[in-house]
Amino acid sequence: MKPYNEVFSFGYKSYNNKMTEELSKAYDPKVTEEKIYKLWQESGYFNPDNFANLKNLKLKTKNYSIHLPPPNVTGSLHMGHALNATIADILIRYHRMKGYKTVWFPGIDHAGIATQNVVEKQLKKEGLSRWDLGREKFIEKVWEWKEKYGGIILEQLKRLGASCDWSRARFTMDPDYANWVKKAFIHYCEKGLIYRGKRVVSWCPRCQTSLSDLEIEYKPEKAKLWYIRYPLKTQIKTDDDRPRGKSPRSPLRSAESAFVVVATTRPESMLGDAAVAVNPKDKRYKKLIGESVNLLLVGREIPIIADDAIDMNFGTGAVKVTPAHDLLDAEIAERHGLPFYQVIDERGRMTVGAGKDFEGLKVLEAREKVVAKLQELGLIEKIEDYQHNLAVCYRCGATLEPMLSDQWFLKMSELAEKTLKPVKSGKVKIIPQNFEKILFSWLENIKDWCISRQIWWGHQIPVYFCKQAQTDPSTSAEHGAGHSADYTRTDAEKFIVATEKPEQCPFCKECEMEQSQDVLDTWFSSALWPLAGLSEKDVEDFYPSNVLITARDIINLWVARMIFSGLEFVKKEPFPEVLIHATILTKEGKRMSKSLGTGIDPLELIEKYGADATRFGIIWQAMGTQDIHWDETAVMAGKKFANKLWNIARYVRSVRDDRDENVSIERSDRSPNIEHVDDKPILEKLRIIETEVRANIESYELGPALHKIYDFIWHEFADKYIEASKKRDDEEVKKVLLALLLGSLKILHPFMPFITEEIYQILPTENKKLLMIERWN
RNA sequence: GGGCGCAUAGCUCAGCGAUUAGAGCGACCGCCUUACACGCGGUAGGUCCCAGGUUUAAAUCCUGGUGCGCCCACCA
Repeated sequence: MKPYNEVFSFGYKSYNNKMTEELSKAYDPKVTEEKIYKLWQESGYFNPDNFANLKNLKLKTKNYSIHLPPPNVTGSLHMGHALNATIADILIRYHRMKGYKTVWFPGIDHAGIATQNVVEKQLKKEGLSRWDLGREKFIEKVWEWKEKYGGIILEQLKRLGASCDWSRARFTMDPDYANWVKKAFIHYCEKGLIYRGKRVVSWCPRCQTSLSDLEIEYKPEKAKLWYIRYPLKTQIKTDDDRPRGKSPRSPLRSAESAFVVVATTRPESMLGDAAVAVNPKDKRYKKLIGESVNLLLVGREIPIIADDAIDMNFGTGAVKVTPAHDLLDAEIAERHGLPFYQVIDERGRMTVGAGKDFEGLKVLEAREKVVAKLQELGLIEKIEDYQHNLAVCYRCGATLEPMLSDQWFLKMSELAEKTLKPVKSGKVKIIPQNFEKILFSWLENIKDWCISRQIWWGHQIPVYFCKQAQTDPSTSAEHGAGHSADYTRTDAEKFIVATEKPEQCPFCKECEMEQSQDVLDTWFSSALWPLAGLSEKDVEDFYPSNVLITARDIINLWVARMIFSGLEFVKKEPFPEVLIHATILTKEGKRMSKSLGTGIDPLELIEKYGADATRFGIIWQAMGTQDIHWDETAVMAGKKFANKLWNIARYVRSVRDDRDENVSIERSDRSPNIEHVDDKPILEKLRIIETEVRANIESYELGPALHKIYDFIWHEFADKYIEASKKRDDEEVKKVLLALLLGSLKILHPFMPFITEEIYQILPTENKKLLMIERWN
């Protein structure tokens, strides 16, 4: 930290000389922005601790803080970030100017799957896979990548003018942060909320890992619905007996003629069928419940069972049950004690369990072959076109396979209730309120959270296995013939949970214990963001933060989980308010997408129009929480406005080339000894605008606030007052012009920080600091 | 199948119970007026989606309809 005088001499003296310089007619953001950001950074005032020794600047006892939603380490700035950061920066700058001890905490998320994918892609160019390198080497590579390319986005945020306290930047893989993650895991274990189990989870065959329910995306797909005949065991017909020509019209008649017909979109999965299920109320099938059908392709006999989950009105009303490869079927199987036949492996290929004919085939190849075989056997009754939603990986877009595997789960019912309570009572306010429903509907139908991932980049689960007893089962997916799913296994006797690897194995007393190969879901660590890795002092001073600003697509993924994490570990909600901002869409109302080329790059806007203009354009359009159909002309308007302000300043300076000790920004809204009829109303108007803008900012109405400031500066101050002032030649008008300009700079600064700071530095006023820390009383 | 939101000038949006419905951008006409042509002055442009209703009064509140967008859901 620099002493008071030194800091200001930097800003003041250099600009002092400028008093005599000609200012260019047009405002040029390129000359200003880099210089001003440097000025701010060198002052050290993004960090409020540097105010401590500062004369003439007392801080309020109140603190104000915001946590930047940590962008992915792989990320680069897009419009969503720009909107989020601009909103946050306005709030931060406003509160800093109000004299609060203000901190905006920045940082980056290690983004497990996303980052691993990026590095794997890079390796692939060299013809390597992560398996070629091995875990340790691969993780080294990821760190290398991180040092080289990671976190570019934070540099990009600086170009926007973000006044984050960079000295407090964190990374979710920092050692301190990692300790928090371990502590959290162990905490939940001790509370009995974490368990390991063999369950059917959504599996990405490309990323080679499990995913949680929130990491699944759905995309519409034109598919086929195959109607497949399952021959009844008791009356298997020979080829000659099978119906020809006219097919039976109704499922009932099919059944009577020795088949049960089942509709499916995934014929290949029938190799893992354990039953055919019908609704117990379905009259068509009542007689058949308890009978068996033959799975000819695998030579297995499976029962016909009754279950309420079956919709009588869909398809034929009879459903094939594939416990190991379908979430609903797994539940049915559990209820009926059916075996789980794993026929697809982690890479999306058929296992030995699928039979010799199919082993090793990719899912889609197996599908073709199964259909062909069924056709040969005359077991396909019909094929219909069918539109449905395909589950895909939210990171890589690959088709997901529900898969039976060993995973770690966090029990959610208690935590969900814990989260709901403060939101329902208003202790945590979601703004706008209707987004509460997103939270409620998820939490009220909550499932346990699968927190283990089979990738390498992330927080390795702090669990140690006895090598003698067994190897980590999570790495050895079981193939082959059916086995019962074990929903009750605890494995408590074979592993321990600990922050460090124990010296001696408590079980066999001789083996080197082995840490679990799994890592934690990235969102498990993100959930700790408002407190993990903070110093004790910062937790004391800045927890809870004042508002969380975020987009609506991570309300459940992130916000909900932060709420219960905060309650678990600090017994306090992490923030009283959650501001859900708009989503920026294309002008046509479509989602901005890099791959489709429909995205707008904020850096290009900054390059073209300047950072202030970009911020202006974004906030100008952010009138409510309504989604924004992006309109670049708003940024152009911002550029024009910056230029207008610049020229107002040039004009005022040309009138006021002297320096006046009696005019300072803190007095700009007062009007002592005003005599001229033109002066009182405009000063009064400025005061009103300031009051309104303050109210707007405090209720997050930033768009309306900016419109008001714009209107005042351009149409009241410039168009009316300055024009009228040209006819005057008294001393008062000079004072008022300067006062109006200072007042304008002050209220505009949070929105357009660069140009306002630049102008402030070249104005003839005494006792000048940085506008950034001037008081907004 | 549930839930949420939106429909106002050519475009993107304000206005959300009351004087001639506004802004930015665009269009048109005039101006290089000694701060700004990234400017100044002026003009045109609107059955405020449709149909009912409440009210002294509706773009604004209510009901229904139409059209768009988004989110959630295990219908094979």
